Amino acid sequence: MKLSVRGEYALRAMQLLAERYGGPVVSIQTLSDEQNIPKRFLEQILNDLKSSGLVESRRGMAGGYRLALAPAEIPLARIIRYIDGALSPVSCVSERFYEKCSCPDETRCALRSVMKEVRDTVAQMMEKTTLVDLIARAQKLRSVPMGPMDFVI
Amino acid sequence: MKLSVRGEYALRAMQLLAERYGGPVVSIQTLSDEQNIPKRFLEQILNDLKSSGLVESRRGMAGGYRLALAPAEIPLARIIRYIDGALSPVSCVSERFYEKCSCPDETRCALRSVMKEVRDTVAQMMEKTTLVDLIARAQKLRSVPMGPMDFVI
DNA sequence: TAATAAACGATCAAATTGATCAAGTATTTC
DNA sequence: GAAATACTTGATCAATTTGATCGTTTATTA
Repeated sequence: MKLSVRGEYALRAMQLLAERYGGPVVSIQTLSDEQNIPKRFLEQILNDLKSSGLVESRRGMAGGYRLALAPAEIPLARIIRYIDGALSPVSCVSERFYEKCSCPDETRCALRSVMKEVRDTVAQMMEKTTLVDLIARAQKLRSVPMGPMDFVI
Repeated sequence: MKLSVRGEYALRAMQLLAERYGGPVVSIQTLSDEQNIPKRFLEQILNDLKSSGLVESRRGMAGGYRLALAPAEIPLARIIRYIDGALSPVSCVSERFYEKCSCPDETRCALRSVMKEVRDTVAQMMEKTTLVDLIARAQKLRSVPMGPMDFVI
């Protein structure tokens, strides 16, 4: 039921790019440093994200990456689907990555019907959460943890 | 976000064992045939399930496996957790399989907070669905597809 | 009692995928 | 043209999935 490490890194990189949206491009080095992601691996992932049209890059000195779309237009589902594939726990309930299951009768598989509900729920959550929502959450998290005690000492 | 093949097979085998609950033990051969699961692989999986206390076995001729607990007492979550591990999309939000994430500040990670909600939702669904529910669903699925036309020639 | 069907246990192997590293090439800015 | 950076390709290492072999143990049945 887990995201691949690749997918997790992609989400974290995109989250950072979303925070810097509007500013200058962010280098792999910076992304790698700030998010603790192995640089070489991140390189590949960003390349994939570029092919998907979610980010664009600039070469040479002061080069780097930035979002190709506004954060509000990028739901988490889109990133995950591109990097990791299906959101479904089993591929026989996937809408976009459907594969026939080896079970005897898919149409009457009880397990399948449960998994379909899980898929739909997860897909809906990932679809409605965009990078903008992440930014908003991050802001809240920055203020809340210490609470009103922020100003003590 | 997918279950491993191992986990999927485990669920399907358990589903069949639940349907036969109360009857005689079911052999690996039967399970393998009826559910289209590679026999050798299934052998390993059933072994794991046995160590977990979810199934028990009987040796010798007419030997096989059966549930060690009533179907109502076995939620899908328990099977998945034992075979596949965490239900969470990322391990830094897992309750039972927690692992520290490589991100700079877990407590203020927006992605984490989203993933936590996904985890909680999925966990709740898998926790409340037991093998009895699968049986009930299977019954519905057996009757519904054809509908009231069942008796037409 | 002997034959048989099954679980159990231990490996090995091959194919695939996932995660990572290494090294060189191309492009832009200074 | 030097330096910093993205880009490309290929190598490596580990885990997963599946298949194969071989033997041991247990219980039924003829």
